Order: sequence, then C-alpha cells, then structure tokens
Amino acid sequence: MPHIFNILPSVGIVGHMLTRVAVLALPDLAVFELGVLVEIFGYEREGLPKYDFALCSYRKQPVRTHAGFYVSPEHDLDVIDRADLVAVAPSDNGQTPPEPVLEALRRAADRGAWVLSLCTGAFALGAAGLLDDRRCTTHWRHTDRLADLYPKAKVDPNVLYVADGNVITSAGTAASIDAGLYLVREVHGSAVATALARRMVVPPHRDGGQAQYIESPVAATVEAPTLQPLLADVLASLDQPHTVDTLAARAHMAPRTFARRFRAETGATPHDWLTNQRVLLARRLLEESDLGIDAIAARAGFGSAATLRHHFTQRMSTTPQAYRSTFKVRSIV
DNA sequence: TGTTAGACCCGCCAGG
DNA sequence: ATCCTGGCGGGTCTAA
Repeated sequence: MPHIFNILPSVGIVGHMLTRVAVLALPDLAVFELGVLVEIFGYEREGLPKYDFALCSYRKQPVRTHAGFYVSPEHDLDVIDRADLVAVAPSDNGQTPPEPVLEALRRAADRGAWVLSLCTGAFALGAAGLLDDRRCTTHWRHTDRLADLYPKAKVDPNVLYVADGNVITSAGTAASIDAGLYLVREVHGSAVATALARRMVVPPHRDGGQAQYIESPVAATVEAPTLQPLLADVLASLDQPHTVDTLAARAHMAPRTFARRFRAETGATPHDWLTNQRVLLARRLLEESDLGIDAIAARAGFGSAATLRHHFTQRMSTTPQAYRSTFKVRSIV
C-alpha cells in the first residue's frame, strides 16, 4: 500500500502508513469509545487491513473504567513511540495526565504520527499543548471547558469530529465511529472504509470525507450565525465556478469580511477550501465511478484535466490514475 | 516549461 | 476602549 496523504482545509499534508495502533487508557476510561477503537483497530478481519493493536497506560497500571471495573493494559507508554496512530480514549476524571504521558503524546505528534482523541480525551491533548492553534472538538458538554482551559485551541462545538494536520479530535460516543472511519478512509481508501462499516453494521460512510462538516446534534446557538448552509450549497454544486465575490454576495457580506469569517470558521481560505473539496470529490469519483479524467475534472469543477492533475498531485502526492488503480472500489465485502 | 492577466490573500487602517 | 466591518495596496498564486 503506497503512502497516502491526508488532505485538510486548514493545514497541509501528513503522510502515513497505518499499522501500529497504540490506545492510551487514562483513569475513568470510557468503555464505549474503547470498544469503538477495538472494533475498528483491534480485530483482525479477513480481507481488511491488519493492525498491531496495543492498549497502554502509564507504567502499565490497571485503569479503572467509568463503569467501575478495571482493565489491565499490557503495555507501557513506550508503544506510543512506535505507533503510527495514538488514540486517546476518554477520561472523565478531569485530572491532567502525568508529565511522561504528555511528553509521549507530544513526541508522537511531532514526528507526524496520527493522534486521535475521543470525547474528553481531547483534554489530554490540550494539556500536552497539541491543540494550540488547532481546530478541535470534544463532547458538546465539555467544549466550553476545553476552550477555557486551553485558550489557544480553536474549539468547534458543532462538528462530529475535526482533523487538523495529523491531530484528529472527535465529539465522542457515536462520533467516535465517524472519526475512526474517516481515518481509515483517509489511509486505506473508501473501499476498505466501506467494507469495515458494513462489518460494523453502520452506514457505509457519510458523504465523502466531509462528515466533519455535518453539524452535531447540539442545538445551534442562536447568536452564532454560520456559513454551514452556504458551504453545503457549494458542496452540492462543485461543478460550478465559485469565486470569493459571488460567495460573499450569497452570504450577504463584503468580500473582505466573508474571507475573514470563512477562515475563522473553517480554518482555510475560501479558495484553498474550495480546491480541497474539489480534490475530495475527484477522489470519490476516481474510487467509485468509471468516469474518465476529463469528466471527473468537469464534475469537480476543475477547468481542465491538467488543472485537476496539478492540484491532485500537489495535495495527494500521487497521480489521479495511480490513485484510482490503488483505491478503486472492488467487491471486497 | 514559460508567460501573463487576473484572482486571491492578508496586513493595514479608518469608521461604526 | 474594544470589537467587528470592509476598502485598499500589492505580493502571491492560479489557470489558460
């Protein structure tokens, strides 16, 4: 499997294979989210990628779950240094993890490993400084506290999960599944993610890589107008040309204000976001359709196949054709 | 691969 | 005073 690259509105490119998974258990471990991680990464399933799954805790100490029973990890923090993915399961006791734990998380993020937090696991990332200047989220009951504790974190309470660079944070509980499947999809492509979702008996995927833009079930705060409806419209009409001026007009804002608000909300500039979404759509069409490159370029709103190739290779570090030959959906299930 | 018109982006700043 | 808005300049990027 070649390296494949995560593309993101806000940051750039993180390249990663994904085989070694370390799950960090902190006191008051949430069992459901741990179960989701085990379900996705902890089983060997015929025809699906095999992961090297390691549950770890500080000094291999047994960890009390919020349900009262204990789990006994077999690994110490050293597996974090060897992991391609470090997943932090929720911990509800509110304590800052010991410094060696924070250091291990920082080392993992610095060397480019995927770091995924579920629900209150985000607080450990915050304590480690990994959420500074990053878009992130946590369970809606805790977003205010997260933002207060870590003022540099750009907390978005209205998404199921956020990927910013190699750091992914999720709202937890059921959103853990969305975040996990998103990561699998980024790394292994939609065929694998779809097959895995079917095995788990959850909906195959939420439209492309864009589930992070689906609003969470939290009641929208009245005083916070949002660009979400406009973004949804744009996503549904990517084959059309869009400019900052036209989008700003539709949002009833001056272009300068629109651009600023756009960056605040999505972390990306309008044009960069648009190009990212066009590439995402092109990926889907490459994976799931038999359309030619010219047709895909037109559907995704690129002016020509050459333009598609330019942006695709820039963001994915591989050509559209090579991507298709690797990730084209075949009957795996 | 190189060129070029024009779109984009962002610091700056005045005004509400 | 503090925050948000939106026009301007010009360096940068895009698309043909």
